[in-house]
Amino acid sequence: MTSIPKENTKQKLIEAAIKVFAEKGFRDATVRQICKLAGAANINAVNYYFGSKEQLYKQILAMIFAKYDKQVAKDFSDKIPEDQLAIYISTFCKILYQESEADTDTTAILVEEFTRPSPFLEEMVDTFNRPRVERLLKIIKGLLGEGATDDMARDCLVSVSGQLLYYSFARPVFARLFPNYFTKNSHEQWAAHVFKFTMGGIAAYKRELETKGGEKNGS
Amino acid sequence: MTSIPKENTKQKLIEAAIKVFAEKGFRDATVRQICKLAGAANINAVNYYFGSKEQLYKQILAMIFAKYDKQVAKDFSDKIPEDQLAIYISTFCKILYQESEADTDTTAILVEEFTRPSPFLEEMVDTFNRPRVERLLKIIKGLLGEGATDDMARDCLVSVSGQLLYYSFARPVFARLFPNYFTKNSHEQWAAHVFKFTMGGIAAYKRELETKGGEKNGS
DNA sequence: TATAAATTAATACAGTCGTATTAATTTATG
DNA sequence: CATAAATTAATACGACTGTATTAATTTATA
Repeated sequence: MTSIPKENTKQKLIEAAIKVFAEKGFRDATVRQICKLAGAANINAVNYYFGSKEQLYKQILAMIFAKYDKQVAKDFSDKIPEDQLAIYISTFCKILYQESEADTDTTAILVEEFTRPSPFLEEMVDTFNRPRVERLLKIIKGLLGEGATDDMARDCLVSVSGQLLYYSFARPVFARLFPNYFTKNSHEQWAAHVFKFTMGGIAAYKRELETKGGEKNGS
Repeated sequence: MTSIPKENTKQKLIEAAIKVFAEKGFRDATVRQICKLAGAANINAVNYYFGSKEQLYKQILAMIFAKYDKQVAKDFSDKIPEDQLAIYISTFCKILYQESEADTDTTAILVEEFTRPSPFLEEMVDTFNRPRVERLLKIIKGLLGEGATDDMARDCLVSVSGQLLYYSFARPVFARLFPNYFTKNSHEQWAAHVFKFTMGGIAAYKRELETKGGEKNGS
């Protein structure tokens, strides 16, 4: 009847592989599972279209990075630091927790890479994490104001990242502890909390810096 | 010469298994690796002493839970909430980040369970995580004071847990982003930061509660 | 010391894995 | 339509897995 798009099975294989890799991890995912989930495709399909299981995985990783980069690429350096932080957090939460199935799967793949990295970790960190970290670091330094040390800013950065990523990492535990935590769109609520909590944490440092500055003058 | 302790090989097998499970995860760890690392033990050693690879893993999980429970069992309900939080955080950081090799390995095994759980997850959460969560929740409620909602306390709890566990989860990424972050004993420094940051976050909520309360009276 | 039990060793087995190979079939192209 | 290319299908292969089996050896016990 209607002519099926040319790269149909290849696309189906990618989609199936994302699901299987997300559920089982790279090592436990089998090409047989992937091919089966992709439809009528044969066992040989992965090797035919991608050369090997590993090359398929690499390609998917690259796709995920590209997708995330695109979503976080927006420039907002004209805003004041406080707004920059709010945007950073809400964007991150939206990506991680808007609970579309595709996003959940790709996040799971990233989490797998974070906790039990493949040989691509170094490249991934340098091209994917580090730019984001540098940007967030700059924002936090701006919020801390004068007198803030690098260690201080880095500690606060870890606090922010930890809050943002915790649910992604501990999803199974979390799901049992707090069922239905993330219903639809409540990622905005979570982003609001992280922002408020973080601003409070940074404020604690600012208060300390001001006190210390006063003490230094006074003594 | 000297008689070797009776359960020597069994103990060696457990120690080796912890290392291998920590490095590879349950599924990718092989009994051959474990036996080899344990010394002269034969391939059959795991099945001889533990029945199966899975039973060995279960036994190790139980050991880890027992160890952690023992370390966090101290009662401090007589202290004021602020001190309780400080103790909770510092104890947790000490366990997770004092960087003894044994602790690093057992933590890695727990992280594996958190992110890609085995069938023991439910039991693990109920006996291991939930009591701790309940305790921390009570502390946070005490700190938030009157007017605090359950959602509020739960959000703050997630912020605390996220900060505490982030490094454990993303250790490989972290290690590349910030090499030598945790040198010896600096877990105390990290605990101090988490405490300060968290108190700041909670203070932000308290300020809001007070404002809201005022508004309510004023309107 | 003689005998039984515990442990270690060596090997085998069925299952699954990623991948390669070859043939059948569909699709594109002149 | 005829021919070439692309794709799908079916099967095979070597490597690795957890586990079982059987024999050799050490240790404990009477």
